[in-house]
Amino acid sequence: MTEKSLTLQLDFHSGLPIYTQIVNQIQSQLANGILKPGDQLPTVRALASELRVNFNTVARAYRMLDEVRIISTQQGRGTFITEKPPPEVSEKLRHESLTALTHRFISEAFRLGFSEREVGQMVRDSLKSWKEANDKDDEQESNQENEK
Amino acid sequence: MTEKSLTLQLDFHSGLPIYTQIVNQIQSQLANGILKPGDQLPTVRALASELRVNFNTVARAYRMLDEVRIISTQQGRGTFITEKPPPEVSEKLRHESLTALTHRFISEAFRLGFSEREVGQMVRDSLKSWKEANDKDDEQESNQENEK
DNA sequence: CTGTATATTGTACTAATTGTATCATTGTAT
DNA sequence: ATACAATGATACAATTAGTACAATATACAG
Repeated sequence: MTEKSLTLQLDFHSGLPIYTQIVNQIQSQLANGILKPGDQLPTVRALASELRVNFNTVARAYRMLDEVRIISTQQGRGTFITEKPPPEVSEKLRHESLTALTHRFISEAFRLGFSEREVGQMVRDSLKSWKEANDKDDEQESNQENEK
Repeated sequence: MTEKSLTLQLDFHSGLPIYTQIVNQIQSQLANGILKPGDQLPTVRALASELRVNFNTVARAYRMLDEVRIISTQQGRGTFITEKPPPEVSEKLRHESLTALTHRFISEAFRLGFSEREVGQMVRDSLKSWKEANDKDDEQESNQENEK
């Protein structure tokens, strides 16, 4: 079984509960096609082991996603992305996932004591250099960053 | 976990409140590099037990430090030193930490398939709404803009 | 093919750890 | 004596972990 490794990056100091981070990131990955309808997610225990958290924390995240019909959890079988995410929800989800990601980023930056101006400037600069790098070599494909 | 033992010397006769002494000494240790950003502090109960004081006294000290964003307390999780660099730390370090943070954010956003334009727009919007929220009513009320 | 044992998977309930809120007690200055 | 600040006691809330269980799939004996 090709279980999605589901590369999630948790920040244990961010102040956001682990389960919220898991929910957000799975939503993001679905909204952007990294996860697709029908995909099987890792089992609660497998993902928990990978993330070094208790499997009930993952189960809680899965349950939240299940409640909004984004995934379908089936006892004894596994957890799957729902087949038909309502199309109008899809774009909304995508937008929300970027909102959540950005929110996390800005919140963290402010927590670190940076000003609005500094953050805005840094984002502009970074986006610009990123774009330049991508112009020469447009390969979104191999953008799977590896972690240990 | 490597909980900092956080050797604090309390003077019960000094006339300074315990919580003030705790606040001062944690600030000192942070300024001297004994405590570093990201470090987890002892729990209110653990430190209280070690210092032989009530845990609410420690909680009070932690709350004061939290209000000035020196530490970040999270119910159910613990207490951590913020990444906020002390004023005497070089501007270079400060810049580097924002660069790294932004880099991670943008990298993640692109990995999720968002475009440069989407990311830029979302950051602008978020910064704007954040500013507005802070302008009209900072519910923290304790907006210490006075640096010490 | 069928029935049963076993493993795998999610669920439910509970416990433990952490910080928060509120009020009571104590000590001291006026 | 009164007022107020410091500290302590108690109850609560949020997060995560532990344990037992139910549903399903799989392997295998017959």
